[in-house]
Amino acid sequence: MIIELKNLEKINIYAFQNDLISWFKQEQRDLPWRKNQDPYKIWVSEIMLQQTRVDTVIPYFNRFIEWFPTIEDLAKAEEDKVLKAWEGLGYYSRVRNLQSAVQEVSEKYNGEVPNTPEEIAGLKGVGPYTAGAILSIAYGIPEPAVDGNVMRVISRVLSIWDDIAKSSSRKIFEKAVRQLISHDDPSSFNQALMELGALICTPTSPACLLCPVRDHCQAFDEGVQNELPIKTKKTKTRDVQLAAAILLDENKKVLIHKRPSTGLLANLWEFPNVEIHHPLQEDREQISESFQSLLDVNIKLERIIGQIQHTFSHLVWNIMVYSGTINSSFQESEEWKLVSFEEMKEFAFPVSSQKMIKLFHEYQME
DNA sequence: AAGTCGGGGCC
DNA sequence: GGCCCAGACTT
Repeated sequence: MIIELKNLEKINIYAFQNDLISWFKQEQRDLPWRKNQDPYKIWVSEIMLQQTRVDTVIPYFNRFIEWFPTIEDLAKAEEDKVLKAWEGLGYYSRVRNLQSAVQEVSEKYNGEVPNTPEEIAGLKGVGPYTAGAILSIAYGIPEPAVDGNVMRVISRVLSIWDDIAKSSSRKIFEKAVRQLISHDDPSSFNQALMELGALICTPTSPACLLCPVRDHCQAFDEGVQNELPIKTKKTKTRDVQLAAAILLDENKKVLIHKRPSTGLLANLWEFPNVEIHHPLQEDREQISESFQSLLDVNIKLERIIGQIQHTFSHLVWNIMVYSGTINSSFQESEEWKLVSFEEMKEFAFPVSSQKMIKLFHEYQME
């Protein structure tokens, strides 16, 4: 906490703000959430952008706003449709929290996104970054919005050597931004820091020769811009073996299952699957029995149609994919349904399931 | 403080 | 293959 305060004194704050904001106004990308300052749209964009690249978000954002143009539209929507709008984007709890928070805004705040740090940070899924982003961008309130870009940029500008992977580090950067932020235009200031991080002050090989704040940058001055930020690597993934089955009844309907409301891929749909704890010891007979214990009608595994590997942040699924049949006397429920391939398009599936659908269609071509 | 939670793009 | 990305939440 001492070092960066000392380095802050080396900065001409007004010149820094001016150089940064002027550059931003010239060079900023034309993004769909920058067309106005609707707090709801800013909010949606910030949730989507968490751990997700701008280019990935753009089409999702446009469709989401088409489907749910206002807070009230999202508040009253079916959760299945909300998840469908998020299908393929990942971190699905983001959108379930968003809908929950939007419902709270509808009921508790008369449909108006609150504009105080305490109220907005109390909303589900709105952490320190998102709170600051909405307050500054939608309401022009000078609050820091410290994301990965901002930590990288500020660590270089102020030559801060704390490990940005540690959760305690964020406070250091928030404190620095509070000193640096423009009170005339907090929105442009915060967005400019992030835009600079995305376009110029990139993780590897930053484009310092094009940087509008190079003259203020202590890392550049010291020649250590490629050493910063300090970020320790995270733990590696673990492997999980699964067997999954695409089971068709006599009417060519497929059995699908809704995942539990908590944990990985919560409330998304999937094909029935079981974990294989001892891959070398379990034969097809045992796997078949494992499937059978999920259901109370006879199923039959016909053959293996392929194998899929799917990587998450913290684990890897290795899935042996079977095709098979199920008796159509099967009793459907809230979490087990028989659907046609056409009807299946209305349900939200994780990408791993979409890979299996593709596999199945390829197998049918043969 | 460390784990959980997705998926894709880039090197 | 590993790293990163406009992070938040749980334990």
